[in-house]
Amino acid sequence: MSLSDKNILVIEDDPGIADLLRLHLESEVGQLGFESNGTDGLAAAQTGVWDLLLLDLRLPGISGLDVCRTLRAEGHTLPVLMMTAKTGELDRVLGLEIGADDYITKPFSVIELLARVRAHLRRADLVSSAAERSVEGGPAINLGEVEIDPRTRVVRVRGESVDLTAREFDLLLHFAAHPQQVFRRSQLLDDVWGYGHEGYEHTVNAHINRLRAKIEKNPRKPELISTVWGVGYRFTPQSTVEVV
Amino acid sequence: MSLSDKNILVIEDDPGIADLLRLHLESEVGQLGFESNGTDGLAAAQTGVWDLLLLDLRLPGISGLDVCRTLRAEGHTLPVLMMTAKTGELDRVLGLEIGADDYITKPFSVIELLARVRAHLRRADLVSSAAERSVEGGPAINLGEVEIDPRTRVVRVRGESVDLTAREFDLLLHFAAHPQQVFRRSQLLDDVWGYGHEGYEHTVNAHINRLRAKIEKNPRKPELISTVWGVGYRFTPQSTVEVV
DNA sequence: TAGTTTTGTGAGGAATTGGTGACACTCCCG
DNA sequence: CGGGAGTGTCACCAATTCCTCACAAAACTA
Repeated sequence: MSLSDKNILVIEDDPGIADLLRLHLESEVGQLGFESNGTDGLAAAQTGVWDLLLLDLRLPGISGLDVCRTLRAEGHTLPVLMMTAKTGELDRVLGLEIGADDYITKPFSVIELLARVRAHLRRADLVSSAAERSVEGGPAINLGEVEIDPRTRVVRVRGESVDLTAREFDLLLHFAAHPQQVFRRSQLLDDVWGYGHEGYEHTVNAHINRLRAKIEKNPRKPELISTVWGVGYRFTPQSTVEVV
Repeated sequence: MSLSDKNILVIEDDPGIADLLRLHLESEVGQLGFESNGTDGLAAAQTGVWDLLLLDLRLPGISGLDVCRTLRAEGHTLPVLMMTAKTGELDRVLGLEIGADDYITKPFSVIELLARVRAHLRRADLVSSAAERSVEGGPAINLGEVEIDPRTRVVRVRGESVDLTAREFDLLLHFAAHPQQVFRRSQLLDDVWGYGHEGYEHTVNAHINRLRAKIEKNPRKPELISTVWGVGYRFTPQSTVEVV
């Protein structure tokens, strides 16, 4: 697994440790965010799209525990790795009970921290790719006008069955598995074409174009797969209700 | 969360530790399986339906590392918690790199072990329940009148969804991430347009203007994004309370 | 292996965006 | 209350981004 496209947020008030983490993570990771207090940290966690949160327990403003608790209460599922100077067993347990996924005490070994970070990111990938695979073998997906049967790889749009090529099908299935979500071209290259696939983002355009030609009512005015200018594409299932 | 319907497999050759685990887990957990060597343990892990694996590193027969490696190679995604008497950092790192999700060294605190077990099971639940409701989109940031979903890039103001361009969205998101904070125009150019972006500060004005036109109730009297004279702009989330 | 389908790449044209300038307006301060 | 700096508004046009189509490369099939 590569960390190069992973976004990690660090909430830590000790500049020394923050620098240490920056030093070791910066080169390996995609985006690396730093916040030094609980209030800004929570906001950053809520607004950004992060793959992992490294969270100090002792923080000015909101405490690490509360940051974690709040995120979980709001339904965020991102992995949280707590760091703390406290060594008491009770603190460790409390952190885990509150919704953190892991706990490491300062002074920690950077190598071990990195290993744990990788372990969590790996698990997230494992789970999401397993979920994708379960969709592949699962029952038919019915999204308004579009009906997809992953087993037979048959797609029907507004009752008509359409022939899709392998790539087109994978692309559509990926969109259908994450409706409304906006994907950047680079993300689609990773998710549909596979990791580290060398190729132009423009390739995605071409396939979107072909897919639209096959499933859109009017390919000039796409409704199912819409363009998000400056970002990427989004799949919006259309209700099958007739507008007469 | 309750552990009562969770199945845990323990692969451990030391009868003392096995008993200790049995003592503490038996009453809390649904099914509890024990194996005392790597070969049988691997077979049990492959055939049974387990929610978590507690795995000793040193085992007769196949080693814990190999058990874990094999399971991962076969596509199993169940969480693996490694236990070992070794204290060397290298062993811990190796265990994690091989595909384990966590690592705890003997002698361990039973309370902490239980907390970590619960943390892993909780995460599994979190992920699966999040997958179910993923159709509605992920967690949105809710700031009074304004609601922002970074994953779908959908913004709703007072219930109405508004179309924002990429820049407008990024600008709003940045404000939402730091409510009440005053930003100078130069800072916004750095943060939203990207560091080292060449351009006039006046550009920020124009965008604020466009953003206001879309999200303010009365763009002539901005309430969400207010001007701080001589300095810059500030975002103030409004309570959604109706003033009738 | 030859033919056929699928996939990737390239170039030109179309569309949207958003930076910029001009000017009106507002706010602060003397 | 008047001057000036700072800010709001608007429209234009260039730059960016995207679409379309055609062709080449690759993969599959018979």
